[in-house]
Amino acid sequence: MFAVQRGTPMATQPMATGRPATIHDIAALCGVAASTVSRALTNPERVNIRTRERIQAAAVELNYTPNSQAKALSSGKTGAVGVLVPDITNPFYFDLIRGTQLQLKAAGYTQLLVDTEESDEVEASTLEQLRKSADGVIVAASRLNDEALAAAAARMPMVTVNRDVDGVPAVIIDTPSAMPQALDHLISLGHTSVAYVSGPAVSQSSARRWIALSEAAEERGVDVRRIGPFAPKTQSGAAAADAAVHSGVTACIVFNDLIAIGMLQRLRERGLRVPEDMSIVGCDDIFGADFCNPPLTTMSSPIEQAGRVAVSMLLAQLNPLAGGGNRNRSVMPTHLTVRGSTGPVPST
Amino acid sequence: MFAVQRGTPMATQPMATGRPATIHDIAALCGVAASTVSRALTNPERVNIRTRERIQAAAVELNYTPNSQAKALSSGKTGAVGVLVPDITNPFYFDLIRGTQLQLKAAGYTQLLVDTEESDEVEASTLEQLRKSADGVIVAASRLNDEALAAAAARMPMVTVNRDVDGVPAVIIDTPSAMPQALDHLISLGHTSVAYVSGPAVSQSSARRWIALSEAAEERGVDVRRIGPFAPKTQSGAAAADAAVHSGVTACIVFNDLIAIGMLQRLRERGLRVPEDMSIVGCDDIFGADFCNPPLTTMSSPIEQAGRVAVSMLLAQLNPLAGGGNRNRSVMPTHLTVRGSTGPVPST
DNA sequence: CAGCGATTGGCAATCGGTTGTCAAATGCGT
DNA sequence: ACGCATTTGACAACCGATTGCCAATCGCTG
Repeated sequence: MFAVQRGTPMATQPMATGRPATIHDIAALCGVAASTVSRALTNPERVNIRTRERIQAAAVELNYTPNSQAKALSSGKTGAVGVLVPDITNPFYFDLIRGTQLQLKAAGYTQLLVDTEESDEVEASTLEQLRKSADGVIVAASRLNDEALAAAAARMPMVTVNRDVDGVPAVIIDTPSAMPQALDHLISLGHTSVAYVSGPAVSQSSARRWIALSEAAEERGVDVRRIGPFAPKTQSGAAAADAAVHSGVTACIVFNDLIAIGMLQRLRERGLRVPEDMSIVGCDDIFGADFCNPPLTTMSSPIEQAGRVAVSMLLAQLNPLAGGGNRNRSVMPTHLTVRGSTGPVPST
Repeated sequence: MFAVQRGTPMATQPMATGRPATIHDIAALCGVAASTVSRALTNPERVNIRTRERIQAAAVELNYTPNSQAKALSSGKTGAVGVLVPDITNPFYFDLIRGTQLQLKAAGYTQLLVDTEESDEVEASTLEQLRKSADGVIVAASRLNDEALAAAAARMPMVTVNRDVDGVPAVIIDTPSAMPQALDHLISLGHTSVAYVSGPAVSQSSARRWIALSEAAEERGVDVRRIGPFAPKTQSGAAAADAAVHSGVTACIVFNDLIAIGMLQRLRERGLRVPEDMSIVGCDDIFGADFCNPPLTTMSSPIEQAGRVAVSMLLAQLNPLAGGGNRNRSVMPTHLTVRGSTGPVPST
């Protein structure tokens, strides 16, 4: 009598069966119960090694992949992590997304990417929805107020990026600490009248940058005024540039590179030269900052790394077993990268 | 005796209960069976209007959201769509991703974004995994061969972007058709010796662009040679620029803007002026093409729109009910955008 | 008022796993 | 060789929703 042949050409090249294999198929093939199959695959040491190996071989043979939905239902773990960004077209988040994507995939998680469209309502409802369909979330530049964010974090594992709220683990890209550096750079070029071009009013990042800058300015006795707010888009750069010119400053430190690049374009349109007539310092060092015209002096941030760290911190929350210090706050260093958009103060 | 009070302050501001509400909670609150609740919410006309309204009110009150995992398990539909891109850091895909994200969200679907790292193996295994966890996939610039792609498409609803395989619905960004335009533009500037800087060898887009260009060149009696292949990254631009200079051409049509921008940088480093010494035409019109130095002449593509169309085509597959023509091929028009990187041929 | 049909509610099976519980089988020591 | 302890397989409940099927109810008509 012929036993079921294993390792035949057909078996080594399992054709696309109509329906993906389940543990029941494996169980039938091995003559054991489905639960045994489940155990053998998830808790191998609790099953006889010979049975286990038979089951594992059968799983390979049938090209078995666990159904993540079913797994999620019974185990309560979805194997997915939500990543919320305010604006998916902002290049800043590209790098962040890549960082999270890489690290999540390495850990066997799926990334659920959501663009919250700069809206706190979309953000809140997404968070609520994700509560069931994801094991945790990474929230970049949240537009939620502190209470709402803390409340959401209490309901599901969360790591924020660039948002500091008590009790919520966070990755902070420490651009503020580079502000004095940027200011000193401008001072060393002779500038004494500087503007801070601020970002969205609800952006905590923008607020923190302004505070750091104005403190540094006070210490050094330099005049720094604040203009804005401006939306973090290149299109906003036109208005920002006009406002900066009108304010009479000789240099600007800009909330982010997107606005800064927009300013560069506008200043050029208006026949003003950068840096001869106006120096510009951006923030973030996004894609494009190195090849715009002129190349942008900016605060370089390890954005992709920040994404990776955020994932690590989230995974540490999800699997507390991995011994040791669950940091709940991680500060990423930044530094000034001087390129062509800053120069000596106009001699006029 | 007091009935359960509805509409009390507590009810209008449902506090975060430990566990999200299920249909059973609603059923208990309304004194009906869980299945009735299910029907009332998914198939309202099959339930008494009074009961239905009670149930709907209770659902609102309990802040009920259906558990997507459970829904997926029993209905077989996950409400998720996978989006596969070869390289998430390529700005080209940003726009595509934004397009898919917007359209998917509008249709109530969740986007599963995966970076396949330019690897056919990662792509294949992701596709297999997605078979169970997504209702369909959108595959951009697939690295799979035609058979593998067709086989995968046979197993689950799929739409490709920039990849034409028999039987697989596709959105094609018709950059090739703009190639003659680009060439005529260069010819009108006096160029007679042009190079095509090609992309990855496995890229069908690059191959199609080259074919269109060489045909147009032949018709016009212009010399067009091909150099490359180069990886679609700005870093590759240096080698591409050197190769172009060495080949002695006066103008380049480049596989994509990323490489083109890298070439711009390299040429500048080498002291060559664009467009005075060399004209450059890119493809795609990605973020950055308008503000690099000089601004890049390029073939503008409706990338975000392509993403939206891809989603529409996929949804049409998923819900065939919506009457009418299921196009299985959609061609997006492109056009030449002339900026500063092209100019008259050197007078030498 | 009875009988009929149409409507509506509820039970239970099902999706594909996980996991607690129990019984069977094995191994060990004495 | 016996008894106890331990290992290991099988059964069944459960996660949260969907859905086929049957029963109960309703309203209408004759």
